[in-house]
Amino acid sequence: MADDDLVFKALADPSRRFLLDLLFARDGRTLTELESELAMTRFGVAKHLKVLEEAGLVVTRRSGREKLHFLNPVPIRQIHDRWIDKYTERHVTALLDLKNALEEEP
Amino acid sequence: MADDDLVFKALADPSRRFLLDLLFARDGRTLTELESELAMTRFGVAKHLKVLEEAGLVVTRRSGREKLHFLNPVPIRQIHDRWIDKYTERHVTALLDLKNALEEEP
DNA sequence: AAGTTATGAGACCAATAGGTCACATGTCAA
DNA sequence: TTGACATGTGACCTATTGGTCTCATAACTT
Repeated sequence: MADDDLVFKALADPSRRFLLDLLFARDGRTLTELESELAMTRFGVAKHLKVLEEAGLVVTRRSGREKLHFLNPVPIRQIHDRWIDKYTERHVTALLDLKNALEEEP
Repeated sequence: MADDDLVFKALADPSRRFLLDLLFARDGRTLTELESELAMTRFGVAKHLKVLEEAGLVVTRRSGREKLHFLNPVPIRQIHDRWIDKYTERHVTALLDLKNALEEEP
């Protein structure tokens, strides 16, 4: 399977995106720790983490019998750069900054 | 279906990503024009464009019997901002700029 | 060494998605 | 107004995917 296909397929599932959210909030967690946050069996979570790892969205490091999971932002940035050039980026960020400002302070 | 789910599901298919690539290169094309670039029937392409439009990745404008398609970068930027904070963004862009420079000039 | 803890591999089933086709509507041009 | 052009709808089949379970390996603790 193509490299980018693995990334987009991995992002297509809400449980996997939630796992990325958890790792974005705090890195270096184990499977058991992440499992406790999902309404799913350990096997399901392990399967999702494997998909994320094979896509390069999550990188891991073993520490004894534990496996620590870290978020890798590179593939996300590459998605961005594929369809947003430097010129458009200025407009879009300005637009979204304005939107966020309006939503926070009505 | 949740808003972000529509976006990620839409991006999960390679044909739809190719359609976004085509629109990124040149906006405002019709279904018939896009169809000629894909090895697929018109119905397949129309279905994909509908998915992209419902996700907000493509916006359309009617002109007589034709329907013109445009790329909308906002959802893409929102994916970026979900998992890359301002601090990390500096590191990742620097890294990818370096990578691109090395690949272009060996 | 023995028990407990952390993770891994593969079979299996139900639900979903990609692609094609038959059929249909609306628009332009002569 | 008649024919060609551009797009839309819903049924249908097949392949893929999410989730659970059984079985199994490896590492820490006492």
